[in-house]
Amino acid sequence: MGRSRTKPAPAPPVTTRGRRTRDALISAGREVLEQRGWSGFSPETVAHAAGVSYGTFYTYFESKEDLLGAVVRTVAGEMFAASLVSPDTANDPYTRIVESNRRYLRAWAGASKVLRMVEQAADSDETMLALVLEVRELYVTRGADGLRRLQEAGLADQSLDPRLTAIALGAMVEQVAHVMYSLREPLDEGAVVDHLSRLWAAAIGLHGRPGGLPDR
Amino acid sequence: MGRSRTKPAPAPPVTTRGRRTRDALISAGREVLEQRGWSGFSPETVAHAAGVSYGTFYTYFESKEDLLGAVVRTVAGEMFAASLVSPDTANDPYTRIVESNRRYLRAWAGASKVLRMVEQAADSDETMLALVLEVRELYVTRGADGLRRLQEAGLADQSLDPRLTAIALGAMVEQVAHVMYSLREPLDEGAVVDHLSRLWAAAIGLHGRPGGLPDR
Amino acid sequence: MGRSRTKPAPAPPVTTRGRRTRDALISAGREVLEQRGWSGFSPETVAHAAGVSYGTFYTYFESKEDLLGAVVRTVAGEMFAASLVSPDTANDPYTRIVESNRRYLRAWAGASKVLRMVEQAADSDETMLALVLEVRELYVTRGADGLRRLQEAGLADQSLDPRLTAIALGAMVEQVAHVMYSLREPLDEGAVVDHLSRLWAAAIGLHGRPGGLPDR
Amino acid sequence: MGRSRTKPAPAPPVTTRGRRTRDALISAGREVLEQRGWSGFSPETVAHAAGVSYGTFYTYFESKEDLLGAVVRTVAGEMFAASLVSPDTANDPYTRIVESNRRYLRAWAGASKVLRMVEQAADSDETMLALVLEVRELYVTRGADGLRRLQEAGLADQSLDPRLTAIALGAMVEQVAHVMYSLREPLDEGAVVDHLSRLWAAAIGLHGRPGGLPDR
DNA sequence: GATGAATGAGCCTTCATTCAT
DNA sequence: TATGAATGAAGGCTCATTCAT
Repeated sequence: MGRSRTKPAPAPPVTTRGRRTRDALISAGREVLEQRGWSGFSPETVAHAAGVSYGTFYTYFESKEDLLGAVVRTVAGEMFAASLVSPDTANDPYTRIVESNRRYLRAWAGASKVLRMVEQAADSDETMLALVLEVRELYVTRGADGLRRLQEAGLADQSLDPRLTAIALGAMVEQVAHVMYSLREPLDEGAVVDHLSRLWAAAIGLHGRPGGLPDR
Repeated sequence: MGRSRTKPAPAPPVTTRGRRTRDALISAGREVLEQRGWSGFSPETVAHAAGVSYGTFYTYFESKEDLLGAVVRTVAGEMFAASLVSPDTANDPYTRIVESNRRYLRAWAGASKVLRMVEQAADSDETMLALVLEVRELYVTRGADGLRRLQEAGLADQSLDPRLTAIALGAMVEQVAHVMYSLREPLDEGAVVDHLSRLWAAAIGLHGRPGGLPDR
Repeated sequence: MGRSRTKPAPAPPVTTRGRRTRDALISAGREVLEQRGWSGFSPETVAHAAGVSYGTFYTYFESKEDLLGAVVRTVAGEMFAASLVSPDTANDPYTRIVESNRRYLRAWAGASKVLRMVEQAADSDETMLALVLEVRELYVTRGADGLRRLQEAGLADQSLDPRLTAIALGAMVEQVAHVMYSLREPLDEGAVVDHLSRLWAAAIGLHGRPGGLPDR
Repeated sequence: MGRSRTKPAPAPPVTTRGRRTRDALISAGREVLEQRGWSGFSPETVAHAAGVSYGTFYTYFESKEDLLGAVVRTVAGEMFAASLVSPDTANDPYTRIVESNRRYLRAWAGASKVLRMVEQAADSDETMLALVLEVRELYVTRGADGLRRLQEAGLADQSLDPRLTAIALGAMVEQVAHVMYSLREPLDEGAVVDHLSRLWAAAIGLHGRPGGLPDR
């Protein structure tokens, strides 16, 4: 008769033991990814690093891409949470931008390797591309929403397209983080946060109070 | 990491025909890299695209990394050359920014794909990484110089560090190009150039004429 | 960018050496199939039996199924040729039936194992099923044509559907061959040919001359 | 070949619940075998189809071959039973042939799939093969006996060897069933039964009443 | 120099079976 | 007994590189 069903995606673990093993694989996957890169990221390596046997990998993941997806979602979740400026930080928009950039940069330091891996995997796998875009969209949307609120409050240049602007300024921060942490351009973190924030604020025409940007 | 095994490195071609074949391979390699990504970049594919037979590849290149090096060097050379084109396009700073961003975006579209590959190459060869950084440095320096001139002319925010600012704004354009061309975020090129330019100008506090930025 | 083309089917060999290797693989494949069955039929085994290295297999065949296809076509071709009763054998229809059955049975002795393998492979691969049907169709068509000619000459029962009849009587011979040669039911080949032929002739109501079937 | 390793063969279940589970596995195994073929016949699939958990399989069966054996024995048992049904349907020989072929075809449709699997089982267990041959023998004997009676009654060609003829005509029906149900040659069941019966009757020279075969 | 066949380590994945709970 | 996680040998296939012609 001919096989035609698609391979059943591994069911989520039911027992505690199972959940623990799955978590161990995800976290081992992340470590392997950060330490050996995408080319060293094999089911075998990851299973070994997680202290389980070879085939156990496939008890929980359909393929190495599947695990990558899980790792990315974890990392992205952490990063998104970490970079979220808690609402009560300050009411001052500029301070919020500074805080946001500082956190983003820090979060990136941990996550950048993983996220760039996905882009590498993306060139041979449309699913990965979707994953990259999905994570990015999170940030873009948040950035665009923030800008829109400022515009509505009359605090930012209203002629800017929120989405496009969020993409561009987000790109700036992301790529600076990459240059600094992955390509190891020796930059002072404080100075970078300061500049990114001022450029960002000026770019959107932020004028939080009479007199505009903070004095230098 | 770098190469260290002893293997007769292919001698540079002596005959015209040889040089032509080698060039064909490089240019085919670049096309393949841009169109199919690193994962589609195999000696076979490249040889086929260059219209030569399978084994000929190794007459000219030691390995696929070797060819990548040659491609990167070519692309870098082109970008160096392009950057020398004195664009006496206009005296108006804003127009120059627009023009510069437009060119940069275009140039980067093709080059960024290739340059990003370097980071993927199995054992990222330090030499090639250095080459990439060198290309980046070129643009950073140019950007920093431009900003410095504007500052000296009193046309831009003098409290900004030229280099840091150039890095950040360059990163913005580079990453937007990547997002648009490699990750295929569907953006209108005209709108992108417009926004990048306005953000850039506002970020550095450009006020070229009485009244500042162009009216919208 | 994403891989989307289908794997290029291996090109047919250009050199003599290539053709020889390919033939060696096909013939080794056949031997392996006959001696170790479908479960022992692995690229590795076949390559080894052909005296070539592991990867060479994939220079000529896309997959093990691909080789199976080639083997089957070879075997089927041989068998079809072998079982073809040359036109000048006899003019007498009954003699032709006897001759045809004798040849079919003999040919089957060599080919049956291979052909049953395909049916085994067919249960997990639609392509194989098509192959089985393709080979079978050859025989069915030939049988049906033969019967139709007899009917038109008024020598056979005209109320029989040629195709259905050919399927049924072909099935009889094929399965008897299988029972005899593969399940090793101890039967006398001469007696079998004799009976198959008489049953066949009587079944279609053959009356070649006044008096009908040969006297016993 | 047969089993020879030492492993605690699962003891037959003692409790009612155990027996029920075992039966469920056998019947699920048969379904899976018929619907998905030998390649779809895995302990996991069968356990799932039986509604029990994964590992329970090995509580009752030593291996998948072990289950196959149980299934074959069940099917064989059914066929034995079916063959005992004295079909005093009609006294007319031709009608009996028709009826017999109809039943045979139906019975074989389900059974042949299972019985053919035996030939595929990794190391075709001699025991099971014997079982298959035994089932076949049953039908051959019955067919031969029937023919002998007709011959003695002067209703069939007396020069035919009963056993050989039964083998050949049984092979015809069996193989047609296989072609139709497993290889899915699209044939009309009614037409098939009709043709098989007429061919069978004509083959043995059946002349049940003055005038011979039924008019068409 | 050019050609295309040959090589084989390495990788991903499957699945029958065992084991701890 | 039942469960579902764990195991790891085995197998198919890829692809960068080498080699004979």
